[in-house]
Amino acid sequence: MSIRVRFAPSPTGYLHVGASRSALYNYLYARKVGGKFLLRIEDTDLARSTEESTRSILEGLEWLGLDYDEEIVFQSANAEKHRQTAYKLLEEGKAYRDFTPKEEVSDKNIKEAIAERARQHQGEKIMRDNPYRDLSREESDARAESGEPFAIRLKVSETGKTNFEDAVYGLQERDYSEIEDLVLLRSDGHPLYNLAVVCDDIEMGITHVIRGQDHLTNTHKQILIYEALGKQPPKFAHLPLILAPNKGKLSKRKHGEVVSLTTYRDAGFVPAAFRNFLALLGWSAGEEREIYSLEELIEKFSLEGIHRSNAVFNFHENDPRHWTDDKALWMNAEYIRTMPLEDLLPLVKSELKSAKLWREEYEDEDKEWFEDTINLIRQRFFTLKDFSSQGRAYFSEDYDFDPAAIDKNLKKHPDLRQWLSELAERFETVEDFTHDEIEKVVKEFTEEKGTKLGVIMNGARALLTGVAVGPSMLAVFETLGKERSIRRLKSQIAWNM
RNA sequence: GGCGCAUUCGUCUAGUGGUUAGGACGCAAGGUUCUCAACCUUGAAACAGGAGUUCAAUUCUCCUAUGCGCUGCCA
Repeated sequence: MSIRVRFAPSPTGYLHVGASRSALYNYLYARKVGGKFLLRIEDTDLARSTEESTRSILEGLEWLGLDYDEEIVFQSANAEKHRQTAYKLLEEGKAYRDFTPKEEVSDKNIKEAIAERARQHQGEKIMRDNPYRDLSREESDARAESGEPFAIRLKVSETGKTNFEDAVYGLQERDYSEIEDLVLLRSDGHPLYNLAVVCDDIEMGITHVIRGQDHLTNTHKQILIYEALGKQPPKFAHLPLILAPNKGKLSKRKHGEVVSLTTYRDAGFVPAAFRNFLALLGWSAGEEREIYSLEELIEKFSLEGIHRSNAVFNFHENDPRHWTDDKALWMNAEYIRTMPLEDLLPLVKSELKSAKLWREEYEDEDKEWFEDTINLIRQRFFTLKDFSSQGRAYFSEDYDFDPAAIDKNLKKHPDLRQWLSELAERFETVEDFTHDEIEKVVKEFTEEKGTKLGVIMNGARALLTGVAVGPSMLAVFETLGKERSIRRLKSQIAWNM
């Protein structure tokens, strides 16, 4: 039997990092075992589901490179089947109509209300005391026919227990007395989550359910539904949660953009880097290594390597330099400076394009220059954004000067105003404007002026690139070229700031 | 409240009945006679607590604590 797994997000917001990781693990598992990775959008909660959210999920998956097999399944399209299934269970006496009027509880206070209700019933097991549970068939039918609204609940046995072997958490058992008669169909005819999931997973032929640990206890309910339907439940593997730095739940509302996948795309992350980071948040191959290509992740991935304890996504609010997890930031930099240049180039191209710095010549007559330059400056960049911000001076004459760099490296040495302009003239005479030749000229010039090389170099760096950090100045001169180097050395713009 | 799950450096993690408890990020110090958030070297930094089993426990068992999850006509 071929293995089929699915990623089943509900489109009630953008794709967040926790869900992204679930998708990734499903994908890796499917590719590892040669199975299928399917996508199902769980949009049964019409009130909260949005098309925009669905789009964001699709974009996110595409960005991470998680291509799914077969057609997307929209759960809402199967609502009729879910209803029929509920009625089938009703027919078979495995479910019953509950005529209890619906209780309106606002979404906001729901968690507290549940806890409060539970406290009031403290010490009690779930009582099978719903008056409609054992209503005669005739009376139930009659009341339904008369138009009285009802929900359909699963009739959970009085005694016994469910169990399943979770691939991550091991044997799980739950006494029936801990499981109430769950609602399958709302009184407005709307199928509920547990029913919909089970029906769709059966329909899609899902063999392994890999999902967040928040569903661990729900699984028992779902197994009850499988049993009522006479179907074999799939294998389950529950994933540890990804927590906020305070070890609380990662929430879109509370933590905002830092938990959204698209944030990372927009912040200049290399997809492979973020994917790599995500893979290691809750799973490890058991070796002392951090960098894994997608192929390696697929090869090494196993359900056994998934951890049982939750992981903290260690972002820092209000700290621009550490705005997200340091390791993610580091990994992105690592990818930028070590990934094959040919893989990086398209990413840089799209960044430069969106910053309006892209020129077609970079893929034509200036191809070699462009590639060398990217290769030079990528060494100390952290995100793709750096190519258009810190690296702007390489692609445009219109670049900003960092005031701190100007003060420290230029204005602190007033002589530089004269010197750099003189250096420009000296450059005019250099025939072969290459690293070694430039070095000769600059060294000679430095000695003549009786100053330190650093003064000249740092001053030139501030003037030519606008920033205080960057590659070796000789390489910068060379890559900017003779003409641009001279022009910028003579420029007075920075001095007049 | 009940039920469930978890607990190794600040964070991500490796690991074992006997180890100097390893790696990575971050942090600190030093180096790199042009900078640097890059690079190199070094350093500080952990087995939640208590019992028990054992010659020996971070590792096995139990208890406690803490955190998280579920407990809904949400998903």
